[in-house]
Amino acid sequence: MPEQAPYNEFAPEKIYRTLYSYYGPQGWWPLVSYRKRQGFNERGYHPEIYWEPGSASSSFEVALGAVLTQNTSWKNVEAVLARLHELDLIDPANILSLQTDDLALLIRPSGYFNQKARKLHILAEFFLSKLDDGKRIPAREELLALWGIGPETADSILLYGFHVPVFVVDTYTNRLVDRLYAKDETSRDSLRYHGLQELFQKNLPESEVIFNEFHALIVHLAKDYCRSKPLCPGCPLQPGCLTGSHR
DNA sequence: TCCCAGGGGCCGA
DNA sequence: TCGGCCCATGGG
Repeated sequence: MPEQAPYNEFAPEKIYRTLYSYYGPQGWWPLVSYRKRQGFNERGYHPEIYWEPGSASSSFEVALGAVLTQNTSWKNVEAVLARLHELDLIDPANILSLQTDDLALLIRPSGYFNQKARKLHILAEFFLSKLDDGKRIPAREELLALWGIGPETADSILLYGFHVPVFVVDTYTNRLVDRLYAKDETSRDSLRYHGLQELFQKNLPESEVIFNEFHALIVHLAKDYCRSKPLCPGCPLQPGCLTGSHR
């Protein structure tokens, strides 16, 4: 693993504390915490009814959400999840009872619906046959072996669905690290998914709660400030970020 | 009209 | 290994 100079002062705990005090808890999953903050959301999605901590259906629901949100805004995914709940489809066997074309129509608002319908079928088959309907925690390699599950989706399922302390790396994590520590954004290829994941995991307490919140906080920051075109004024990571200091 | 969203698979070089 | 392309709806 390359030891790049710009990362010598990598201080994820400081970033985490700053973002947490700025935004507060994100409560992505389990959904019950989301409900406690906001109750019913505008789309009528009421997670309390469906979320039972540690239940097979909640792990499967997280997995469904993780696939549906691939390159897709969460609002679209929420609407689809609500629809699946109404039809009692947060259930591997029930998903498998549908034809791929029919499932695709149901999840259409989440985009990439043909691909995702196929992915959900593969996922449902996996939960049912290999995980004893979600009662066993999968190995990371098992998830990665499934068509449609890449590193980010696999880690999201493990962290948010099965409470395994793994740090989820995404585009925003890469962008943030680049802008905080690299001299310019052309050096971003220095670390790939696993390198960046190790970097965070080695420099943070092995805590499911921190990994859960941190990933969500980075996404929040990326929406508000650390966009592809950065909006540095007001960013909680200013001063100190290399990007804002020379713009 | 263009850009982006809580990515991943595939293929050619 | 990598870069480019494809998948596709919905909102700003």
